Amino acid sequence: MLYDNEPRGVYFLIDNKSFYASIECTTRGLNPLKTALVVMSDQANTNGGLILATSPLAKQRYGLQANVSRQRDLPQDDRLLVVPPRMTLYIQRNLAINAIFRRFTAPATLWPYSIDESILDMTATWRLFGTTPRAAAQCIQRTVQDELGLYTTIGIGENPLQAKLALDLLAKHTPDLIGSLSFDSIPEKLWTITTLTDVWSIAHRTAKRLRRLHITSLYALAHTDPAVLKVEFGLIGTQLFALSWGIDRSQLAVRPVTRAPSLGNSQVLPRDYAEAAQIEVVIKEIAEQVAARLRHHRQQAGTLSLSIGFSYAASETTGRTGFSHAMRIPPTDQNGPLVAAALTLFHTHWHGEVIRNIAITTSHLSAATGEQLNLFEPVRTQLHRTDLARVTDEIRTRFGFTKLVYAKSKLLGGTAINRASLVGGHNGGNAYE
DNA sequence: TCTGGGGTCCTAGGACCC
DNA sequence: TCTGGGGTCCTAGGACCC
Repeated sequence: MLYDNEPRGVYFLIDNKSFYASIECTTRGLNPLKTALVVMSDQANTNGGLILATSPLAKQRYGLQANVSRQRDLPQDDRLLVVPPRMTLYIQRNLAINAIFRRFTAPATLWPYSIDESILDMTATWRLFGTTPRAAAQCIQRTVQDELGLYTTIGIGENPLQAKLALDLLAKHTPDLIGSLSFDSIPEKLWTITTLTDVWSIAHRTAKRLRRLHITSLYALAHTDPAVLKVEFGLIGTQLFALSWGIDRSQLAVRPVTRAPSLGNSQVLPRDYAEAAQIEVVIKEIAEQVAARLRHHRQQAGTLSLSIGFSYAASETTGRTGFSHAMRIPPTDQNGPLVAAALTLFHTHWHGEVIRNIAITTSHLSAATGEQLNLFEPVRTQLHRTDLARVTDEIRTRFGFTKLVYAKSKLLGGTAINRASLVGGHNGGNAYE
């Protein structure tokens, strides 16, 4: 029949409910489900606070939805705990959770997907932990809760895509925080979805283009001629069609190769910048930060890209939101050439616009050769902690090196010091701060 | 949504090569 | 040199994810 040739297995997509907020609760001896708490990043350029996470009770009691992201939207209430982020702690907890997951499936079939999500291929092992996949999922939930005090949400599917859709669309609305999707239940559970942007891989722009084709539900998507989708969306159209039928042929043990790895840093400036000299200072700082991270990872960059975002006013005046240009450079991890390349691009393409955003990204990365070895980096330590390193590498591969990097201490000068301890743009919660 | 930050992937069009 | 064809590589821009 229709799905006869599709691979079928038992996959879990596990995410941590209100991850950052829950960790902040547990470290305070509070129950994550019974505490109203938000994690708020308050750096100089967040204009008075960016909400990173909200506990379930805080959402419920104060009507805070996912789109509440600013401090100014928060109610003034002493019962609402507002705490700064500790990114380093969250990364440690992520590693601990994945260590638990490895008791339930083999390392090769565990794929850390983000700071708070992992995919497990449970096909070969679920029977060891319950009479049904759902019972096995509950076993994992209990283990994580007993050992770390955290609540997990689990999507179950016959392939990774179904597990992800089950998590996002179903699990979060069930009492036991488990949702499942199978080929059989696609019509009932998936095709009835009409809020397209709820679906993984469909955001505002894609939903709008689908609407133009009069596609306003997953049912309609599944019953559109794939050739039409192909013409409209290219490869993405084919993927959308497969998604609507719950089809995903990927295998966790066959890791996708990252085609073009990149490493970079960006920042929204705390205010508009109009003067070349001031902009140059920040460009230099960011380029040096990127260089430091390249060295930390023993990588050299063969391309440097500079992106400049204009202020809103300048965007309106010029009709452009900014620009982005790249140049090839001899592979390097040194401050000097990277700063020089960034400044060259800036002077070539900047014509006096007032700006608000700067990004420097390096690509065409290659392994730095032997003489670049940093004496202060314990290479052997990583080799010996293979299990930990494995997960670490996976997260880096998937999300970028930065998720597990603390770019502290070595950076020079000015405002860079303020940002040096940030992890993923937010407070790392490390001792030096 | 008047600006968080770090990533990956896709595509059209141009440069260049044989 | 008034217009070959096929291929690769690169870039800028767009879109999405967490």
